[in-house]
Amino acid sequence: MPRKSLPALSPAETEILRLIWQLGSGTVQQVCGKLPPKRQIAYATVQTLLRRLERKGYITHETKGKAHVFSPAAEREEVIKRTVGDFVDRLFGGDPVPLMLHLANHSRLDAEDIKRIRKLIEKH
Amino acid sequence: MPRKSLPALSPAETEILRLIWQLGSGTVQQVCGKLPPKRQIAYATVQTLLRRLERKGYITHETKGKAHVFSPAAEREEVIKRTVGDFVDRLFGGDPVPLMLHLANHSRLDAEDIKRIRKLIEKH
DNA sequence: TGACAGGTTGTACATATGTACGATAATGGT
DNA sequence: ACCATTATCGTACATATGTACAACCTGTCA
Repeated sequence: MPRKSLPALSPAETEILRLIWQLGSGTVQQVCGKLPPKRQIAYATVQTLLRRLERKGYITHETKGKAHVFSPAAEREEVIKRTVGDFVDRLFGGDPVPLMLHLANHSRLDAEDIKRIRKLIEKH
Repeated sequence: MPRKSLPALSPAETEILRLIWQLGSGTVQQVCGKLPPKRQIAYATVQTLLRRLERKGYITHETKGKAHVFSPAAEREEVIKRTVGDFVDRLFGGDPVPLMLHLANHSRLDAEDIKRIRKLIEKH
């Protein structure tokens, strides 16, 4: 059950949560392994972030051997929605269109991407 | 001249900066007036945020009468690009496509929006 | 020219955030 | 049963952030 509105995510927490989503579930080690090369932070730091994410209710863990295996505890879609919504509010006053335009304008999209986006847009 | 990479924006600062962009330039009063109804914060708080934005180099002020009039001091497009880029990195590992899809999927877009977005997409 | 309305400045302060060390505990191999 | 390996836990700590009060200026109007 995704209880109503979890505490806000900090940027660093957001990144770690993304990695957990990507892994499906994983240990501190594994999360460290997924860190972008540009962003190398200490094992202990990742651990702290995971601890905080758990306290905030975004993930849980079970003990497997001597390590903790963390996994999502909140609906990803919901979290994304809230996070993106918040971002759009702050930077664009709640209007998603400028963001769409910005992305369409600055991103390299391949044919496949364009097809999918167009499909979604057509549905409107 | 947009000097290289200004200090990161906090969420609250981002919002205030957006209002300055929107106003073109304005006093603390005017910024307060533009605050979303949902987000009423004290005059003094807005003032502090403006002060911080100025120290960080995002805005400047000139004195007009007894009040300060703040205006942008950094290229908006640049700031947006960096901010969005950062956000996409954190939440989507740098891939803008999922964000596009999310937006296309969850936003109410009118015919005009769709036309513009499609146009930009076609250019790819 | 003096008081008032409205500004700015200095300062404060609780909490969040980013980052990580050191101590301690559990596992698995020998 | 012991030890090396590898985790976790407790804790720390500088800085950022969100929020705002109180004191002090400054045009302006009577």
